[in-house]
Amino acid sequence: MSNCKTHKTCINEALKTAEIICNERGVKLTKLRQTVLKLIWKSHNYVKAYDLLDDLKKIDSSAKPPTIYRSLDFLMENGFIHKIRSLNAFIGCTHPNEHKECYFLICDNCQNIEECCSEQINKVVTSTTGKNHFEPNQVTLEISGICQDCIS
Amino acid sequence: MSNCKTHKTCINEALKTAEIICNERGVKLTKLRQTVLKLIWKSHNYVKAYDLLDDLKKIDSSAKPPTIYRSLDFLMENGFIHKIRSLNAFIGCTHPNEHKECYFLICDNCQNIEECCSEQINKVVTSTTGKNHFEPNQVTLEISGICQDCIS
DNA sequence: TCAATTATGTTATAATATAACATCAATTTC
DNA sequence: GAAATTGATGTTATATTATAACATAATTGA
Ligand SMILES: [Zn+2]
Ligand SMILES: [Zn+2]
Ligand SMILES: [Zn+2]
Ligand SMILES: [Zn+2]
Repeated sequence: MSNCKTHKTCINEALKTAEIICNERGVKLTKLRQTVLKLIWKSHNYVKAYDLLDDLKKIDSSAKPPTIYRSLDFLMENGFIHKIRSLNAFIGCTHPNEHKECYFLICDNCQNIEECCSEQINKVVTSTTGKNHFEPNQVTLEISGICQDCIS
Repeated sequence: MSNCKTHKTCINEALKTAEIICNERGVKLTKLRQTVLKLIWKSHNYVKAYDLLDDLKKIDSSAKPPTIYRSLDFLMENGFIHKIRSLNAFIGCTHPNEHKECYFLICDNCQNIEECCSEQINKVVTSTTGKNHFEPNQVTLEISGICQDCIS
């Protein structure tokens, strides 16, 4: 669970970081993409594409599914957000700069998602895929269960 | 990649195992569920729900989406098949009796999926979730990349 | 036997995602 | 700076994946 005091800071950080990374990479964080990223970061929770679309429509009533999916694709490609496959949902990346193989702890009770990194998990994945002579590209690790706050 | 000689044996094994487990648990592997499991096992590859539905329609033309999804739900609940979340697809479990937290190696090139188990991965997942005071329930670990046969 | 439970049938629709083509804007090339 | 190229967005339509809701049938079990 996130205990941010002024969540506006989280949003601004996310946008600023994305801006910097985009500049480095020579890709464009257009107005639309900024808006979508901002909407995703409206909370620390995951969001569903069509809820996002509804939000976007409040700003630009002409928005349509491709509008949102294209922005989501861009933001994913650049590591600013992640897709949670077990929920068909999207969430802002908490550390786009140093993100490697991360995993997600998804609470079945409060729906909170924690993005974690573990050098250990990285190593084990690498070593076990190595044993299988498999060259990993993308690792999806999602663990659902009950989070700290919901265990009582 | 699977190198079965007589794939009919794989299918029969899967059905027999499911039968035994169902008897143990007092749940019913009905004719329909058997048929769906058989269709899933028509190959060692993953199958998409609607492709499965098309196959089923050849046998029972009145089959509809709920027909297939209910059977899929049953087969998943009982661990006879797995859902591959990154592909929205389904695949037969190669070891429903001893299946624990397994992971899937998905080849981006030949589409083959290998179901693997690793005591090591289990341990790491347990230990890292433990550090987060998170009680895991379901672990989804899917690794896409290039398999042994496709690395050249 | 009849009530409860479980499985299947059936219709409709919800939810998620992409294809295809048009237009517009920014960048590069000449 | 006009023309060409590329990248982004607009727009329409449709594909794909999945479930809700209610009806009927089959099974169980008291
Ligand atoms: Zn915050
Ligand atoms: Zn991340
Ligand atoms: Zn086989
Ligand atoms: Zn399995």
